[in-house]
Amino acid sequence: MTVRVRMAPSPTGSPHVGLVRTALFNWAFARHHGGTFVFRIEDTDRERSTQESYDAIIDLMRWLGLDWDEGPEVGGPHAPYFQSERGDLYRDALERLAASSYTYDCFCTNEEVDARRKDSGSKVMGYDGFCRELSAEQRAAFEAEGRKPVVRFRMPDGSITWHDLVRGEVTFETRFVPDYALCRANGDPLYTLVNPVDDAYMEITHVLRGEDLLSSTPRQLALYDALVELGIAKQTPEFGHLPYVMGEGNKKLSKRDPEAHALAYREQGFLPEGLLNYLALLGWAIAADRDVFSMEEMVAAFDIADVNPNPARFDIKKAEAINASHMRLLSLDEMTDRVLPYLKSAGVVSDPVTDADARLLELAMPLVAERINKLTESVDMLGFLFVSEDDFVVDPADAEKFLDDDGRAVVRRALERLSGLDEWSSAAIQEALQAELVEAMGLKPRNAFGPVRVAISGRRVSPPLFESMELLGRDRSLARLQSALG
RNA sequence: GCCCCGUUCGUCUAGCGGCCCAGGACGCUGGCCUCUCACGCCGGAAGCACGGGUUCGAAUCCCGUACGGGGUACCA
Repeated sequence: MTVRVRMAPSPTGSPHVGLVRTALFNWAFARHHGGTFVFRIEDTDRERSTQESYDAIIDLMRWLGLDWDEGPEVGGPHAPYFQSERGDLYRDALERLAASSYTYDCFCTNEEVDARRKDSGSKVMGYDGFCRELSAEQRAAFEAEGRKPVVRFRMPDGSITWHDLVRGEVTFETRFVPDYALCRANGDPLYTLVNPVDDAYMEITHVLRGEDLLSSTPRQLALYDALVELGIAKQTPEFGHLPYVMGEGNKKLSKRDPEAHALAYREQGFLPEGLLNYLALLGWAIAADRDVFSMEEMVAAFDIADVNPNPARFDIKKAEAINASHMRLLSLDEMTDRVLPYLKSAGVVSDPVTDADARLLELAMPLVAERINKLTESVDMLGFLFVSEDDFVVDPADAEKFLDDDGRAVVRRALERLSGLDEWSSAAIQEALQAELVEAMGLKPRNAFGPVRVAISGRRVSPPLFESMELLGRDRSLARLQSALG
């Protein structure tokens, strides 16, 4: 059997990291088994679905490199992949279900159902099956009142058990699973119908989804039996329910939480492989003693049975640390390529980048590669090398601390000594400053080089000072020392 | 209320009856390296929710309890 899995987001709002984790596990599962990863858009809710959200999801998936075999923009044998374009399929399924009495029309109002539950003292919420066996007269009476029915699925008696791919055996007694609506009174099909019908037509073999759908699985299993019977589904898929991604305080990471927005991680300078690696760790481990790995390694090792069923708290610190590990894995050329878009959008270099800036960047990259943990950190780290002397500014707080009277005295001595330097190389600069400031003035290294660093880079934190000065060049370095003096 | 799922260091996890007086990672912390910041390296504190079983032996299996989460719609 060929594995076919899918992810089916609703294009509402900004895509959530939980969506990414679900997509990742589905994708890894498909790739591991040499199967097919289907991407479908559940845009049945026309009110809430937006083009912006759809665009963001596509953009996100592309950035992450989670490629799909069938779906929007790539097509496939089960097109269309937008639920809004599949209405005929749902209407047809509804008719066939009704014709075989798998469903019935229900005319009850919520108030009537609640009132009956109160009278009976039942502890089970939801629908009580009142309209299951309506006589022709009763039906006619409801219609005469102008009532329009919803379509309900007739749950079978007994219990429903399945082997959950993540949790093992799960059983529900159907007396706790009321007959449920497949279609609104106005004729709009509901998620309860549309999702299984699409999975059936798309021949989905494994459904890996969030834990929140666990309790709707018995309903889907019962529906699937009917769909198989009617020849709409070839077989019932297997189900696996993935644990939640939680936010602060044991709550499901909500859309309101800034940490929930997947694309924000790109803006923050995360590597896609770093984010993905971290998200994979939420519920899965590649080995007992390792947690940094590539997606290729994940695909090779991924087994849905190994997924941990308990919810995981999203920890931004660890996400950053995992990302940092991936940063270290990049070659200098790769890191330069990755960093460039961030430098451009911050205005550090022009777009397109000039040859001179490209050369400077190539020389500067080795100085910062080991000391940035996110791509955006390159902006603060490298800015001083690229900025014109007119636009160069010293951080006010750092200036106050390092360029006081004592600091300026240090800078003055450095300037005097360096002005007479024959060879402008990091080694020569270091030798000169060491002799002048540390040995002659008797300063501790940090007190000696701190003021010079702030004068040169504008910040207390910078790439290595002497190399930086070499790259900046003699004229600009001396000019910055001069301007620091007042 | 009822149904379902879950419970190993602060956090993410390894563990699927003896290899565990529980291993790794992040974070925290002591130190080394050092021109700042990082990186890197060495060390430390920190956990099997509780109670009963089963077994020669339980973090691992079973049953309760507690706690957390989800569901209970003409939402998805």
